[in-house]
Amino acid sequence: MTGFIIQNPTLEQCLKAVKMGIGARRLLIMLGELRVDYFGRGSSELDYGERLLIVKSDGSLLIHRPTNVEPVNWQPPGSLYRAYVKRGLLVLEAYRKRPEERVKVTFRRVSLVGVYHLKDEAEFKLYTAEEIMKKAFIKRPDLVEKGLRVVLEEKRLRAGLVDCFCVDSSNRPVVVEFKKDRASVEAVEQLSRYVDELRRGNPEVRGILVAPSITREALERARSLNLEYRRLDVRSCIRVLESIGESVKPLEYFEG
Amino acid sequence: MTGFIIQNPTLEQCLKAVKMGIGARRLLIMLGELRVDYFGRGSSELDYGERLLIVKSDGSLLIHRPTNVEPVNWQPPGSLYRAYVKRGLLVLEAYRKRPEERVKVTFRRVSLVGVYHLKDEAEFKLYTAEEIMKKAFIKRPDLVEKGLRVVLEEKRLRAGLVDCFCVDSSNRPVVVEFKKDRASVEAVEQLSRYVDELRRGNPEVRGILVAPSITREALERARSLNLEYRRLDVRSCIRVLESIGESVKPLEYFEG
DNA sequence: TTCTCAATTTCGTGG
DNA sequence: CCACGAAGTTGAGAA
Repeated sequence: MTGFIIQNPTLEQCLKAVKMGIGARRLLIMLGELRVDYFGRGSSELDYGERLLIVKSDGSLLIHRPTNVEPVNWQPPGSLYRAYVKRGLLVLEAYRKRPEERVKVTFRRVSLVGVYHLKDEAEFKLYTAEEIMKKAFIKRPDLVEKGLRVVLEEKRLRAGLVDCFCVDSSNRPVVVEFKKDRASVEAVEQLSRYVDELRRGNPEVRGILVAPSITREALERARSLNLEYRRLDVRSCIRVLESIGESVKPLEYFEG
Repeated sequence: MTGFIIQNPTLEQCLKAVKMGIGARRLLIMLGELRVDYFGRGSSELDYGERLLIVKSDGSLLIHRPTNVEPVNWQPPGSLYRAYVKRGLLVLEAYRKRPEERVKVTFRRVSLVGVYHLKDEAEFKLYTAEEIMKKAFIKRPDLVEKGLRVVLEEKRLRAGLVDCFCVDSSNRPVVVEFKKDRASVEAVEQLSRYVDELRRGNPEVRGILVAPSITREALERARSLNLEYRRLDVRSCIRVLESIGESVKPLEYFEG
């Protein structure tokens, strides 16, 4: 990792570092007192305050306040930049075309500016909860219902992509939809759209919503739409997969 | 803004700064070569690479790679921390209960550690595209249909919050729902839930989905549910509001 | 490019 | 604390 950092830089030092850092596609970090104006898909305004600004090597812009995971303002990769000094203020503009959007950052004071070149080639591996549930269900359909048989691991309908298409012990088609969290009315509606489409061809089609829990409203709506609910949580699925020797998480995790 | 920064710190300096920074609810910034393991709602693994780590004063954790707006790993506000040195490696663990989640960061090298106290009291003001559309519609309902009259700017139903409740020139009730982007099947379903609820009391109730465009499937579903669609885009709304002297964006914006 | 859906979504608001 | 819906959602994958 190569780079440099300047504490309490002059405006000129700062402007130079910013232009160099962004131009050379480095990571730019700035701490200072700044305001932000945004206009594009929406429109926002944020008066002066002390914040952290980051420009990444792909042109992403992030402005972080002292709290929250989400940046208060941002600009996606590929944004174009313009930096200048005007009336004693350092201005950084990030521009994006399609959709047309602009973020303008005005610094009243800069406490820190840093430019670094990061090397990061590692591959990010993620297992989502729904993947885990589905994987376990495919191995052991009886987790949801005895006699169930998986026909298709996914099925594309006009209404969307069905999680699992099965038949039950009486040969009735069954659409299975997984939710890792408590199932909401939205989830029931989604399953309903799939089942509706298939019931036009065969009114016998069943729909099962599989989730660790379900809201009262969602259960009511499911009943009125003749859909079913089965309880299943991610933790049980992990146990099942581990018991049959399937890896579901990075090994050697939290040994300490 | 008060704080300090250490370049190429020793492990001990680093550990001390980390504990102090997080303990005192400051902003902690670290640049170094690190790996990340996560387990909770999902599960992820990321081998060593050069990245930026941030812990905010509310306990949020962010780990950023050199590209993308989104952090590769994170932990929400209120997380609890544990830091220690083990076999020459600096480890930082962020823990969250409910849902139970852990992020473990292992540093092989630290190039920079900084601790700062930021003061940021400003209020963030955001105008969303839907707000702009609704505002324009309330001023000029004929943007959607001649003779329409707004009765309630919002109306709470069991099914949710209706954008606008109106009556048409024949005194039929009309539910209006705005979407800033191309309207999807989801949007139609949402409007359908509102209208269904009201049609139980009065089968004459109309539902109009207002959006810049609509998908083929959504339009079909709207027709089959006896709902209507009217084209309206945000840009026209902004023009309308500006023409009647309503502010829709921060003033003095991008004067240069 | 456009569309469709998932996300460790996050975030706010109302009950 | 739970439920629900919006977001400048972002991001990936398929048509």
